[in-house]
Amino acid sequence: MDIREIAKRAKVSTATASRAINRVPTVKPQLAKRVWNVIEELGYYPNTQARALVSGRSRIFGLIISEITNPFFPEIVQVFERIAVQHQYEILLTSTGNDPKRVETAVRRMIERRVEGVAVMTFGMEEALLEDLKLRKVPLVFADVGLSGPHVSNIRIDYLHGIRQAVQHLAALRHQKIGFISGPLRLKSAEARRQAFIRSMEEIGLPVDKHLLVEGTHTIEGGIAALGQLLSLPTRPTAVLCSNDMTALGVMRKSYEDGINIPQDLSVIGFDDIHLAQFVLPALTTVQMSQAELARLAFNALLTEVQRETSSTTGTEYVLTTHLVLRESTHLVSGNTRRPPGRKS
Amino acid sequence: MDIREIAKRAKVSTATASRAINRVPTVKPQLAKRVWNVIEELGYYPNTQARALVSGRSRIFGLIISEITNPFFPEIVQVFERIAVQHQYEILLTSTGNDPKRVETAVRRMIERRVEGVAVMTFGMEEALLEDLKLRKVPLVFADVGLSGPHVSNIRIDYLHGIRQAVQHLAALRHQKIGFISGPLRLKSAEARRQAFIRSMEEIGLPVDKHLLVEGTHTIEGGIAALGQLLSLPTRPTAVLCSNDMTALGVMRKSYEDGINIPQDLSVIGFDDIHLAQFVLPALTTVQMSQAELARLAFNALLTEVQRETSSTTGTEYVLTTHLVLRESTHLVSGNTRRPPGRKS
DNA sequence: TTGAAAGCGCTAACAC
DNA sequence: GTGTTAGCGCTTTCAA
Repeated sequence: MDIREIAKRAKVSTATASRAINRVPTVKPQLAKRVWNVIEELGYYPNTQARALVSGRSRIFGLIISEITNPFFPEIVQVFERIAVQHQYEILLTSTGNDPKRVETAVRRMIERRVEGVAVMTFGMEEALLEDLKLRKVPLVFADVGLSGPHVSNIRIDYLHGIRQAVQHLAALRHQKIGFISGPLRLKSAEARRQAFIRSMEEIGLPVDKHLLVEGTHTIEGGIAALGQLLSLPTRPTAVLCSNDMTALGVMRKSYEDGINIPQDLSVIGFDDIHLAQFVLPALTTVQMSQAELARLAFNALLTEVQRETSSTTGTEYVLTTHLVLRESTHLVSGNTRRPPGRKS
Repeated sequence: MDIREIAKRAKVSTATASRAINRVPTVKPQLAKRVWNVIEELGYYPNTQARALVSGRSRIFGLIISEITNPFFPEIVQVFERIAVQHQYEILLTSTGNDPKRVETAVRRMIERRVEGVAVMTFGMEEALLEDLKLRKVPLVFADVGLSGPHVSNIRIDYLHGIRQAVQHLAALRHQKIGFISGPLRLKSAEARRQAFIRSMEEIGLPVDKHLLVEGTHTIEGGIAALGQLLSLPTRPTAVLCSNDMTALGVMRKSYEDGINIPQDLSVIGFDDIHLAQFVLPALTTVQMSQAELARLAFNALLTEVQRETSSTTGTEYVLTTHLVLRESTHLVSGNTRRPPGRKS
């Protein structure tokens, strides 16, 4: 069953059938009605591949994320997908697991499917692998600054804002020995968060002890290992700031195993504010980076670029800010059992 | 740049170019080589829409899941996607949020894109909405029994096995008043788990108190609310079995808020065994239903159906079993502080 | 073994 | 307003 069949039964030309289907206003309502009736009757659905082929528009956006099993990303996927569907777009999703090989494969798949744009939510990893897309003038949007040039947008993330709040919160609770568990440092975002931490410490005159800066993997397992390192130090930190929430969960787990109470013995702050953060025990104080907002910005960046008439000289820059969300995982520096002020519940 | 361009530059016909690209063995190696050289040189990628149009095969599978923000599903998506890519398939993903409207939309999108098969991982929700796909003879595979008929496979899940183990484990720890927090009962899977619980209790002569059977939502929030109900009862349960791990996390959270210690005051068992389960505090004893295995079975069911020469009379039935994984969230019934036996770690 | 050409289902330019 | 028709990029007969 194809559009010719519809046209024949509605006693119109295929052109008119096509126009009716696409709601071109010049079609006489009466004819359009006839076409739609036949469509209903036969349960006809236009073939998207044929449409894409002739129109040169696939109505597919690529979405590249780091790791779908990290709860940070599903929320992005969900919002992105929802908006996409509203705009009659489909998503070609790839979870790379930070594996360059999978990025390469993804790029090939996306070019083959002729995606109209790609959102790159890998937070500063191997952007060079995407040159092939850029060459083909496929609109691109990066979380946390990737490539630049025409058709390439960037969502700059203001890490400093939230991390500064976190550090100052800990300082207010009299913490001096504050550890930082970064993500894998080859991620630009991980490095940027680390720098924001260092700068925030220096701003308020707190010493930054190199030994308290350890590298994690943005996973629970990495958090466990990293806290292990920190605990083996001659002078343990009294508070730990983590580069993402999964790391913080690892820290909480390791603390539990070692009989360290959070927050009494150790204050912990995460980063991301995944949905789960409010439900762990104790609820995790963390720096929020809105997944929904990020997804929205990314989608709109792509849509804007696709709809742009004049070829853009250079991509747009968007900004997403971060801020501290107080919960239960921080406390006045050890020994004092009073509840700290400013807690939300 | 298209296949004609390639053919021209390689000084062959488009037919030969096409054959070379598709590695048809009858092409003289010399010519094939020439074609591939040109392809390399120009960075040519075949247009999938055109291929799909002419071959009638989209190389897309649909994947319908309940809720991507429930950690159970990302693992399915990950494994499914990985296998799909290995077979040159793409995924058209929909997270329905258990909203029938979104299922309808998804079905339309999938038909329009001419998916070659659909894996339905919504665990017994609104299968009727998929009739349209069945009518079109699109191969279907259901987790936990959906429709039946030609081209329709089902992955039956042996809930009883794991749930019986869970109940017997609790009974061995002297629990008698065991609560059960189900999922939303319009899900067939939720109802099936509930029945498995009831049967397991009856098998060993334990009374099933209707008041201890409460309905949740398969979310943390639902677990919190459900435990709230259970705690308001005149006789509280000493153990709670949950229909999924998210519910169990809610139970743990609510217990924490109310000063109830897990497992000393209350034993908790989950269902699913999401990756996170081993890292919560205490680590969650749960019934495992392998997400990776489920994804594999589903993909293979679809692939088998697509590759089948003879039109199948009726779909295949697969079975996925479940079993208990012991961790830290259960304990001898209250008062006794000895560690229960049989614990792993 | 290779090439010419038809045609997958649709849209859009052009003619009426 | 509506119809005729070319052609999107590819695969696949069929003929050579």
